[in-house]
Amino acid sequence: MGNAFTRKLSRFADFSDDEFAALESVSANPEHRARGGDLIRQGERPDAVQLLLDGWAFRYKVLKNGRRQILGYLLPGDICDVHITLLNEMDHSIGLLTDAEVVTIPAQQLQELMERHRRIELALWCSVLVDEAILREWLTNVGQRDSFGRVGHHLCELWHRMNSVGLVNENEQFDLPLTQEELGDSLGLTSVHVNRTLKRLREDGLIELTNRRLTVLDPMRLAEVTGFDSAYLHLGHDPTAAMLRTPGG
Amino acid sequence: MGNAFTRKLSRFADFSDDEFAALESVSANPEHRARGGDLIRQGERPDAVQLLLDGWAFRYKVLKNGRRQILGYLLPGDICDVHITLLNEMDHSIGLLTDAEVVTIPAQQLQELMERHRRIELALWCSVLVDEAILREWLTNVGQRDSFGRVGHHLCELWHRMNSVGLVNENEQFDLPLTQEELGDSLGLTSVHVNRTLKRLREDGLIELTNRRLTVLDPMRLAEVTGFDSAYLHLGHDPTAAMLRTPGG
DNA sequence: CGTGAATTTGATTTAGCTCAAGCGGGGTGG
DNA sequence: CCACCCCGCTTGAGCTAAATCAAATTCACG
Repeated sequence: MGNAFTRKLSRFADFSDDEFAALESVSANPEHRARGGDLIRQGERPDAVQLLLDGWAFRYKVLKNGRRQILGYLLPGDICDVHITLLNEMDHSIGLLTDAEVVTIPAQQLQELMERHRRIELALWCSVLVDEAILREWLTNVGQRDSFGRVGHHLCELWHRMNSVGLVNENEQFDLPLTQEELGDSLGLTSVHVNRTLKRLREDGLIELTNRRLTVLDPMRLAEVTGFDSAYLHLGHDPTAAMLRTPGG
Repeated sequence: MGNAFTRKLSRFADFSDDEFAALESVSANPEHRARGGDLIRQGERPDAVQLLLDGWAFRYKVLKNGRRQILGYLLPGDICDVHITLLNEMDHSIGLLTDAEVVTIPAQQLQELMERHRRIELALWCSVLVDEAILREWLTNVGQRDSFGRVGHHLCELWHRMNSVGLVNENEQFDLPLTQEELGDSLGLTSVHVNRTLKRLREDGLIELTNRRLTVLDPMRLAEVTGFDSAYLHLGHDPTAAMLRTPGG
């Protein structure tokens, strides 16, 4: 039932049938986009929002010296910058890591959706707050952990995020469409050092990683050894309920 | 006219007299708080929000290994986590860098304020989005710049933020109540290395820093040499206007 | 003045970077 | 169908920016 978008937002709110229908209708008819392209670029001021129904995307900045920092991943169901109209322009770009299914929603239409359904608006804001929490953890990761903890913690986060949307199988495996170069640009490490660090994680029996497929052999131990605590992902509760006086549908 | 809070929010919206009055009334009667204390701690779920009218505060996380990452600064007029009720609990703490004047606003009251005045709600959301943009830049800074660019960029950001609230004087000076230890914890560097890097910045004639007072001798050149571009601070425009159909007051 | 915290400087170590070369596998074109 | 080629992965050798450890100096404050 539903698509990745409605599933993702359902984490934050208990929607009525009416609201579900509205969400479904706004996310119908995705278009196919090829990997490598950008959904939006730094400096642009778009009048539409992009919704990722399938595939992976990533936020990034490129510095004058050519270096690139990856700022976060968008997984299926994620929406990019609902609130772009509140700021003057994009301060980063969003690129596609894989082929993807994308819906383009005019800002106006999204605006109306949020005005009509406050619960949807709050759920969208929740996802912004969670993104920000993840960003804080990334900063902590890059600022304070050595390469071993940093890579391990990162994989742990991805395992949890993928797990929360049902994309981890019973063998703790999931598709990880990231090159070691991209992992490095997410973590402030070179691809060479990411490679050596992954080797250590493999040798320690914590992960397997071949062919863009990751197995977290022992999620508990990996979390333990990297100091991972999933609290910051704010999974699993319905926060909008308390903020709405109207009895929910 | 107004306090630091109304001035800060005015950056994001052109408020009516009515809205101004509401903002003033909610931010009356600050309490004095001593430096070193926490406004809120990781794991807590408060039912009130803290508004900083004077002084500096900082968001931070402490890891199991004892290391600390500073995640951002709150300057006068900043509010901490208006939307804490949307998530289940604080994933970080907020401490005071200086003695401060703080107003405690019950979540309920803030909730009503936002429901009554959509323009205020949008302005508060704007400040969340700007915080997130700053966080992205911090991650980029820590992930991709060497210590010289990192410290310089950081000081450049602070100069701009302080300047935007009128706290930089005609000699490009402002109070910077951060120890080198705290700068280090913001930047993922040790205090020793921050010290050596500040020395280089001084020798290059870019800054003076004594007694917690910073002079940016040549803001343009400092920005040039550190690759600083203030776009991400999203200063100086009125984004809420376009989103409100109702003719503003 | 005296005391503790913050800054400064020096000596040494090291984690991660750079440069460079080899390898593997999957897709393409002859 | 096979050869080739490109891209990503892997490994090695050496280098360097920043960390660590330690001591001296300055500063703020009582």
